[in-house]
Amino acid sequence: MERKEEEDQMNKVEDEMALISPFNSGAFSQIAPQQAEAKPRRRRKRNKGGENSLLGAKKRKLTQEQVDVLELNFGNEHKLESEKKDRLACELGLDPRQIAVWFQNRRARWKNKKLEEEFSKLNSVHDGVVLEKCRLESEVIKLKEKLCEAQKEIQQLGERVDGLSSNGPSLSMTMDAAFLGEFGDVFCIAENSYMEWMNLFM
DNA sequence: GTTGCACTTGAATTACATCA
DNA sequence: GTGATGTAATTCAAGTGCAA
Repeated sequence: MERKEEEDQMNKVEDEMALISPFNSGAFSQIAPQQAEAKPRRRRKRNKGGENSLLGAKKRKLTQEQVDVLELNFGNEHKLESEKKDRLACELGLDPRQIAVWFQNRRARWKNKKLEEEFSKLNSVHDGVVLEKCRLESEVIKLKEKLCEAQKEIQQLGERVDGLSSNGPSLSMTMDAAFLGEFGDVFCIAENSYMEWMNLFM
């Protein structure tokens, strides 16, 4: 019961606050100390319409002028010194706490926007990397096919040379050993030694 | 004790759907 | 087709708790 009365009192104060114009700094200075003494802070009661609902809406939202000035200041500096905050509050007819809250929320929005931008940048980099990976993979497949064909060809040539002369070491075996590796370097070694053998026998 | 930040709440606004 | 009504989604000021 006592608690109920306390809450009603708070709501009454809040309703009174709601009727004060944002630019009416004189009226605000009368109310502000009451607000400062009200501890702990209470959540606003849900307004279920009625004659004050529209007025409440007008009060709650900062005017375009106020927002413009705040934006201008935010453009210069993302954090406010307490002196500047007070000056701004006075200039706009708002509670310094409202200025602080606005800057806090604005910083949060700015941070979110930055994160979104960063995300979309990383996303496009990622897409590029995926594309490049696909390209490289298909290149690897093509090279493997080429290597396989070359391997077969060398094998056939080696067999032919082995058939012609049984004196030297087996060329085909040398080639096989050289082809234990997978790619170009190995292929070059094999090809070079093959040419050397050919020169010997020519 | 103060301030900033992340998270949350509640009121207002907007966008859209449904119905008479 | 249109205005009234309901409602989900979004926006924004403010509350809360915690850390520095």
